[in-house]
Amino acid sequence: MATPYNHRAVEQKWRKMWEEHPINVNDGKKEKYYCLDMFPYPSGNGLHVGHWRGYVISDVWSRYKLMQGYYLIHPMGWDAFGLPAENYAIKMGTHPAVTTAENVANIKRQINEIAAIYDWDMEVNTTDPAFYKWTQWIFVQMFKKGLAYEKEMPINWCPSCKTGLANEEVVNGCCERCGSPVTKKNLKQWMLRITKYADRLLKDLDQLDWPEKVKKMQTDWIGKSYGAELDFQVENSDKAITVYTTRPDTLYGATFMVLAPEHAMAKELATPEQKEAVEQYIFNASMKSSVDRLQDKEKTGVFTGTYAINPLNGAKVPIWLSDYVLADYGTGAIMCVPAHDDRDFEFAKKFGLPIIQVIAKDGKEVEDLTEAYTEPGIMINSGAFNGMDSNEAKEKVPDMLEKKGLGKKTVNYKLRDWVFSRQRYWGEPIPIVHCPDCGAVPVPEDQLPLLLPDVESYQPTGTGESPLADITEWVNTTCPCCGKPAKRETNTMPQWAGSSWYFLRYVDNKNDKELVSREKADKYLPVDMYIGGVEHAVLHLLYSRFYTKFLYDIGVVDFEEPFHKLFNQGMITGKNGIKMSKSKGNVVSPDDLVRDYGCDSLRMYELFVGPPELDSEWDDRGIDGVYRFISRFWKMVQENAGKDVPETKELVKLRNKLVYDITTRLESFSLNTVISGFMEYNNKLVELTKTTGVDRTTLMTAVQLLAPFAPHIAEELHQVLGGEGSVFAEGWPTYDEAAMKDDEKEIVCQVNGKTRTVIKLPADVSKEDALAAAKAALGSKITGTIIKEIYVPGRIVNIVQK
RNA sequence: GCGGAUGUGGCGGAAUGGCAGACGCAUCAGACUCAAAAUCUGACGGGGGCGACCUCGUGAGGGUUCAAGUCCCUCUAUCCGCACCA
Repeated sequence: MATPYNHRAVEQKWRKMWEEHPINVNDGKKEKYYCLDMFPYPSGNGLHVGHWRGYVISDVWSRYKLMQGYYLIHPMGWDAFGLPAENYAIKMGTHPAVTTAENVANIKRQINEIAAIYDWDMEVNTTDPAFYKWTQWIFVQMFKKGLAYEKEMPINWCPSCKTGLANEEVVNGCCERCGSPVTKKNLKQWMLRITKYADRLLKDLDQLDWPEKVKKMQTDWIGKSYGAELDFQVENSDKAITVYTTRPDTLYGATFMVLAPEHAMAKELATPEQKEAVEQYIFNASMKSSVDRLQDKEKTGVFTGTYAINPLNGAKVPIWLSDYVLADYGTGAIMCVPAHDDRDFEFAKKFGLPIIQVIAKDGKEVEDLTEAYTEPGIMINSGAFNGMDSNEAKEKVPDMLEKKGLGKKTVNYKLRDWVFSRQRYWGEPIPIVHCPDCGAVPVPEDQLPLLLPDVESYQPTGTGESPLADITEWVNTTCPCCGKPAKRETNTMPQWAGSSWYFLRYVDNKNDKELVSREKADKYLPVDMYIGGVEHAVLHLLYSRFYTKFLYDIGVVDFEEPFHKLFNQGMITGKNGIKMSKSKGNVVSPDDLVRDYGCDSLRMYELFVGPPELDSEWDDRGIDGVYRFISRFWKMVQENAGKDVPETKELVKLRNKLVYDITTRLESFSLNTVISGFMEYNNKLVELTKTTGVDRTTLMTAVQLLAPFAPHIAEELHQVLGGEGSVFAEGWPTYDEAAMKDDEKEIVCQVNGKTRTVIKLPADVSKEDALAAAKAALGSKITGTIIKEIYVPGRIVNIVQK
């Protein structure tokens, strides 16, 4: 008599077994497969069922790869520096080092509940000095190559987090972490020259097996555009203003130009009469937050009183200032062609500036344009260019100006250099010493890691200085270059610093000589499959690509892209699609579900809730269905186990179909239908148990297929069936297409596309016989003259009648 | 404004152009039970018919096709991303 399924006993037994006999063993002969999870930051809230899903998906995929015979690399670590950890510590009134350690311990316990086969020998923690030694080392290398540089400029500033932010960390004008509106602050910052890699970051997207959505987001973020820089001489001056435009073909239509209020020449262009208004405008613009600037779509501006000369036709155009022109894109100045640009049109209408059409709309000039015409077309009102296609003029105009030294073709990117300094405590100290004589000098590599000093007060100061600035005994040092007194850099690195390269370190995490040995890097890297949420599409994933390309350039690794394939799992939400959060009170903890239903059931239910790439609403009740399936499968195997049922043709067919269905669904990442597939086949096997029974090979195969999804019960049933060792050593079952073939097929018989009956015919029936059989079966249902007969072998007969 | 995704029973969802609603949840009925739970069996989109059956039905409207949830066009709703980048 079969014992009923007891998840607690089964799961405890196998956890212990796996601890004693690990199932992932590198025999050196196997090909590697690196399956990576986006490592978590150890927040105080612990994991909810949504976090579980990502880890379950990656574990299922990892175990599948393991069974296929790969040597699996499946590590886990902690992204423990940065704002979330520090803000939590401040809230709790405890040192971030303490809370971080506690949170790591708690989340590690929760992750262990998943029974994922992480190799904890590979564990990394970004706050470990042995790890951040190399985070600092990379910075020093970038400094040496001129990729890390200091610059004083107005940067994005979060008044709540009291730190500067990178462009990527500002979402709709608000702080990506806390949601506060971002302001500007003039600060001397360390910057990383990611723009130098813009073209490679763009081009290499082609070779990645990533969701198109993410590639598109990165493409847009890099924002490459082709255009020209043109020089407008300032009237009565020897100075010129360079503008950037993507439409040099419309140059004859330029009736005014606009500079960003922050433009270096903005103040000096003001005539005495306009001086007050100009300075007022510049001041007002400087007070606007990013949110205001985004929301105030109504154009504002001020005339400087000064004119510039159109380099092509010598026309005099007024120079205006307006905050719709961005200071840090292009040259911070534009030529305005109101007839062919929506924004310029709006500005011209508001301030009564002339509008000259230079590209024909519908082949002609339009009286009184009511909106800008932004399409290409035939040039008009453009002197020698009249009649030319505007796309051709796009090339010709800058070429012509280049000969006169007044312009050139150029490309521009939306991507900005990466603001890398944070005025916060909980991060890697930037390993730089400021010497009055030698300038910025990197900390010598043999003195790395530069340890983050312990402090009493780690709260952000809000002054633009890091809390480290108060520790005089740490700040005051000597110059590594000349030995004279010098001061340490007090800013820290952003959270992204560690996460930009952590995946390289896992495979050689104890190496104190190198970031990663070249031998291990060549053997185990890069990542084959990366699984995580889509929220990092332009943050972590762009930064990591940049770091990897840099490390390639300096010979640390031999590949340019870190993540070959990327999978973004959808979010698990609460009722009505509301994001799970503590404040909403809709967080579902996996802990109780594991206790009541077991790890195997929760793992399968996490996949069963819906397609893995889409968001899914969590509903606790559904887990009963998965639990019932597991119990029925358990019972079915137990009932057949001792019977020694002989193998029949039907059983062989069923087994091969099962392997085929599960494998193809798994390969296409349709994990929810893998689970429903198991249920479907189990229903069939339960039926067979009542009659012929199920043979041992089929049972064994089903158990093996189930193993990546429900590893505990699979191990137990594998043992029940007399299997030796671990089920994971059995390999992934294969199927034989020939054995799957049906002798008989169900043929749907339709009249005029409507199903009237279904008949069974031999699989190899001829078209004539099939049609004859169908017509006989349809009989009196065919009432008119037959005008067409369709036969799709093995599927359908359709009789078309008048 | 631009770009992307999604829209199928009471619910989650399934369907290489070929029987729409697999699988599961919930619900209802029955069996077992003193009873309940668990388990098992059956029903379960709408309308019609005593009935084998007929008919409508995949956000809306057109189209292609012998055949459309699926392909094409035009809308619409929801969600996400970007958003004055010249």
